[in-house]
Amino acid sequence: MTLLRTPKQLVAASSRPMILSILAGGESYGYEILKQVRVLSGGRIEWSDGMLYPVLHRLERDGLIEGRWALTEEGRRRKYYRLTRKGRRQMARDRESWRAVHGTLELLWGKSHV
Amino acid sequence: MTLLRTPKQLVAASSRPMILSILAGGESYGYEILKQVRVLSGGRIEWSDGMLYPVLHRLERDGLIEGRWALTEEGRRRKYYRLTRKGRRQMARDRESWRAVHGTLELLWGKSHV
DNA sequence: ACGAGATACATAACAACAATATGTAAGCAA
DNA sequence: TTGCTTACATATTGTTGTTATGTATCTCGT
Repeated sequence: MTLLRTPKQLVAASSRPMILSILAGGESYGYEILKQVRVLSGGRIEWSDGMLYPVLHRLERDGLIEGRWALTEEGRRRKYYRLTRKGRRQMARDRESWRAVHGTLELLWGKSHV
Repeated sequence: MTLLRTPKQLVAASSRPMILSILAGGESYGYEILKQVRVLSGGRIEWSDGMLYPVLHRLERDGLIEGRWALTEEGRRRKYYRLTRKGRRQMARDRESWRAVHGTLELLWGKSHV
């Protein structure tokens, strides 16, 4: 089975709302977020780590998430992120924007395609 | 009432599927597409012309749409675009990708937000 | 006659951001 | 010791929207 490659632009548009929404469900860290996205999408979305980490840094820089370093028992370092209040507000705005666009697209698809 | 500014990335991700879907309903031209997007979105999406025209040129360059020049009775020139077969296939792929991402987001929003 | 606004298209300069490749480092199993 | 997974990081490159600017015509109000 061939994996549907999510268009680059769509990854860019959905990465922030998706990461914020995942963190709204509790703390997580980069590598785990990659796996969560894969599982939640039923394997249809496959993010690269080279894309994710810069996004996380940007979100932290902008104050939407906060990171803290931790060490696992096996000796691995992890950077756990949690959603800030500002991030929660941004998530709500992103959801509104997303739904405005989605509603418009579904309107078109319902008409032209059945 | 303040207009919700659609995030840049979301505009980038939705412009191609939205333009292709509009043209799937019949020929149109730049200026009219701008108005169609505004109306279809209930005024929530407002595209700039400086964004749209380069996108149309790109879509034509890539063979997804075809343009033809026409002159109205009032003497205005218009470039009408129509969907090509290749464009119709791309629209279907874009729809699949979009729905994969949307389904994942709604899953998250349904859980964390109610 | 004149100005404003809508119609209609185009492009240049700038900034944001993902894809790809590459690097570090540790744990674990064959 | 070879290979895979875990875990994070960044430089280079190309794509693409934003903003500003330019051209040109038509219509309406005064």
